[in-house]
Amino acid sequence: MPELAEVEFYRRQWDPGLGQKIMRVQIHPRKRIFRGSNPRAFVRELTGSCFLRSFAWGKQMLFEFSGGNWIGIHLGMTGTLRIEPPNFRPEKHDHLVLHQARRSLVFRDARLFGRVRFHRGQSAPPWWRAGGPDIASDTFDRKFLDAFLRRHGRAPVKSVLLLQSGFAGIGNWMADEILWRAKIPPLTAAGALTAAQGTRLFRETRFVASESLRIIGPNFSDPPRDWLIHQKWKRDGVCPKHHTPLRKAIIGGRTTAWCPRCQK
DNA sequence: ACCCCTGTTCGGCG
DNA sequence: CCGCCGAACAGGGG
Repeated sequence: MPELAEVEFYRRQWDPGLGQKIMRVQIHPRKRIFRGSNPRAFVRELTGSCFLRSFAWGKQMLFEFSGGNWIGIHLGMTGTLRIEPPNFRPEKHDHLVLHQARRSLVFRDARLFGRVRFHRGQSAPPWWRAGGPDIASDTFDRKFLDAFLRRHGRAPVKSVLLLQSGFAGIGNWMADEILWRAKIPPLTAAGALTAAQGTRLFRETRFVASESLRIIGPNFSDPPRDWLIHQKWKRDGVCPKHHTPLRKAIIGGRTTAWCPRCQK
């Protein structure tokens, strides 16, 4: 489910708990969601600490607590964050619950493709910001984009849009939205894009990232009706521009929809 | 019952 | 060694 904008939305869900103490922590410690961490030891440290700040970066989130305690969360395909009452009892897929005096902060993930990582230290963990540059930042510029496309020049551009080392936070629906707006066929080799296509890819990547953050981030509002996302999952989806039937194929292992008239 | 899935990682292969 | 691709992970929904 979650890409850049949805991740930002879920990060904000825990905001009501900022500045408040963690009274009790409940986990399902054996779940693979905690792979690579020692959750039981961390729970001892976290209990009694204060929830200080949170950050989002691509599809990654980082939550900072007093005493040098940090939690990194990746939502995978089906992860969500939400608030529940203080005495909330976790259900089957609620793998991490931070109880505060007035509410509980809950992480749920049915499919367990997500990941929760713990870190102790004075600064953010080394794995934080290990991915590509923030698309909104100056580091994500034409030079970076062109070099990245060249480096993965033989792969279909659709597959390259899904690489988090270059397009942090872009997932399947945003990738198709970007390529549709940039008028680029998804099977085009990344190294074979024309200069004009490169220019449009850069512009529309920035546009889709910033617009979806603005629309979805605060309250999960729907993107405008003329965005491709509303058509791409339909069996008989059509191009929002002129109602040409969309084409579908598996590219880079993922369902891809595009308009054969706009994107050629 | 069967097929689908907004993600990442790993092993095989060229 | 690099990079590409398919499979695997696991469960719910159509």
